[in-house]
Amino acid sequence: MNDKQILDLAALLKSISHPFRLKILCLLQEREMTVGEISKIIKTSDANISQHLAILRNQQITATRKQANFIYNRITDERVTRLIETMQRLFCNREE
Amino acid sequence: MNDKQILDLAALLKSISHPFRLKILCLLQEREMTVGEISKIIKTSDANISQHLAILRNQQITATRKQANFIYNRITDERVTRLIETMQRLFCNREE
DNA sequence: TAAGTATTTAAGCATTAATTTAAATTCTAA
DNA sequence: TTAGAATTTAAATTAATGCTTAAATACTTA
Repeated sequence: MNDKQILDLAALLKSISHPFRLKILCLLQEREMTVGEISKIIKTSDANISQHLAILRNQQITATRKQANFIYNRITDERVTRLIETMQRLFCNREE
Repeated sequence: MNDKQILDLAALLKSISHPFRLKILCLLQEREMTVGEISKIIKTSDANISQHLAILRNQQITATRKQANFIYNRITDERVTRLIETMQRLFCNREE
């Protein structure tokens, strides 16, 4: 890895290293969700979830889709999905 | 992943999501190194590197070995080595 | 068009993280 | 036993994050 790659990767890791954001990504593995749905599961305010989603969006990890009065969030970077799968395998007691 | 696992994993990711610490881990993939060696490669002070290494040590990612006047740092958590390999594969243009 | 729901944005505050500098340790070898 | 090199620790400063609240937007439907 060259220095640019290190910087980029560190930025990506930073954006997923907050418990709320990591949890959001886990939820979005299953299906797309709105701010309201997420904030009901993770017990915090809509504004807080909206801000965390903005961080993921700025990193191009997620994107939105508007439908009627709702905005659905989904993971757009397939590599992040794979990364989370790997971490689950490595760190969450499913011995490989 | 349950909530405890999310918290633990987020803490681990946080500890490796600083550019210096990620770079240190890349260097330690090759071989064990001292503070002085690392700070010469990553251009910053010994004190700074020492503090970053302390963070990795607190997360049990690395450990030290004393020999004469030197303290050698190495990765002790094999899972972190695998994680970095995976990230390299996924994000650093080695198409899989 | 007005009211209601969903989401975003902005500001302010509190907390945590990172860097710098200097002093303190620890070990070696003269 | 002391001088010197390697590393750590502590304190101070600066920078970055995260949360809360309130106001602003956007969209829908009555």
